[in-house]
Amino acid sequence: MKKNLIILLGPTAIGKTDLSLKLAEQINGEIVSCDSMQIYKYMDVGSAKVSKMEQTRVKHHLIDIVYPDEEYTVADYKRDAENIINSLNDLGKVPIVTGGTGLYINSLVYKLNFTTAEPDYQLRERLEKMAETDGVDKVFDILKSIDAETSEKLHPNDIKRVIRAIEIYEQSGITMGEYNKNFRTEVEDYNLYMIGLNMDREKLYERINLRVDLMMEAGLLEEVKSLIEKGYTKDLISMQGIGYKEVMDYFEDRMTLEDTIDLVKQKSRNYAKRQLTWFRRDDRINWYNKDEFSSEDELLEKILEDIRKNNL
RNA sequence: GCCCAAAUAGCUCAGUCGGUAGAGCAAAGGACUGAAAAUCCUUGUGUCGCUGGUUCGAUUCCGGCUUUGGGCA
Repeated sequence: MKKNLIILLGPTAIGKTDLSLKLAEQINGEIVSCDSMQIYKYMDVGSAKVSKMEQTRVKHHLIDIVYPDEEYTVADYKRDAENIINSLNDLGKVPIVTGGTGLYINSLVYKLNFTTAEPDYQLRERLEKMAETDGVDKVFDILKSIDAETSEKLHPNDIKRVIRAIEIYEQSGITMGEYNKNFRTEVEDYNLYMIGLNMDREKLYERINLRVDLMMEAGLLEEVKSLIEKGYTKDLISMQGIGYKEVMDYFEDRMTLEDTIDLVKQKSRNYAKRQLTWFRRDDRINWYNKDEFSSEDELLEKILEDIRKNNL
């Protein structure tokens, strides 16, 4: 028998958290977070993490699982999330994967293979240095010589992917094309229902701007300050999160507070747009436009009805 | 009230020795397999303030008006 899996996705600030709590309470579910920033401890305000209070209403997974200086990759996420999805099904609970990190979602709903080519940070550093001193074309030429097919799909400036393609070949002896041959093969293990939330772009942007203001009130500056005091530095992956790197620049006197806030808003809007571009590709997603519902409860009712139709 | 300067894309500005215009940023669209809130690609956006004049032709030259900024009173 197939396992049940609900995925609730959408751009940042659309209201996934609120809906996920109500949905979980209605269908005996637990929430599996799908967010590359909420995995970090101490990063609560800037990542818009569910509060401790909300977590007592519904059990949450994959939140606060690593320290900000620890490595955590998609491969880790796939492994951890699948374990949780399986055990929830065994307990008769419905896993509700909730979040906006597209790559993490894809790791669950497409047959992605993360078994053979581990990251090689020394290689990455060496190639990054080469790109800096000799130019990106130099690195791109290496890729061309070992994997011409992949090089045609990548732009020389997309240095992270160019380096990763070289890394895959160095680690596994196979090319990225071969490695990714199941790129868009859909998984069949689940009785799957994908919920996508959307709304008028202008309104979404207003919500994003408002949320950034609320984050400031909730103490984003203090949160970043305490991260700095704990010794976490700007070069960490966790500190590349929107809101964190900008506030760190502010503390280094590179920007006024007003400009910092505006920039955080803008980066968040840009992010929301990228998320929508990503999600548009998956035609399994059932889209719900929040503008078409007069209340959150009406939206919830409709979703519950659709879920029942799909035998979940 | 007088004198000077400015007015061009959503914003900041460049430019046309007279042939209806372009940069950066913003925005929109796209890509995405072990950093993904990361990284990268593509593309426009115009009554050139309004109004007369000169001219084959004015956003460009001349006059008037309006608004904004600065100076003098």
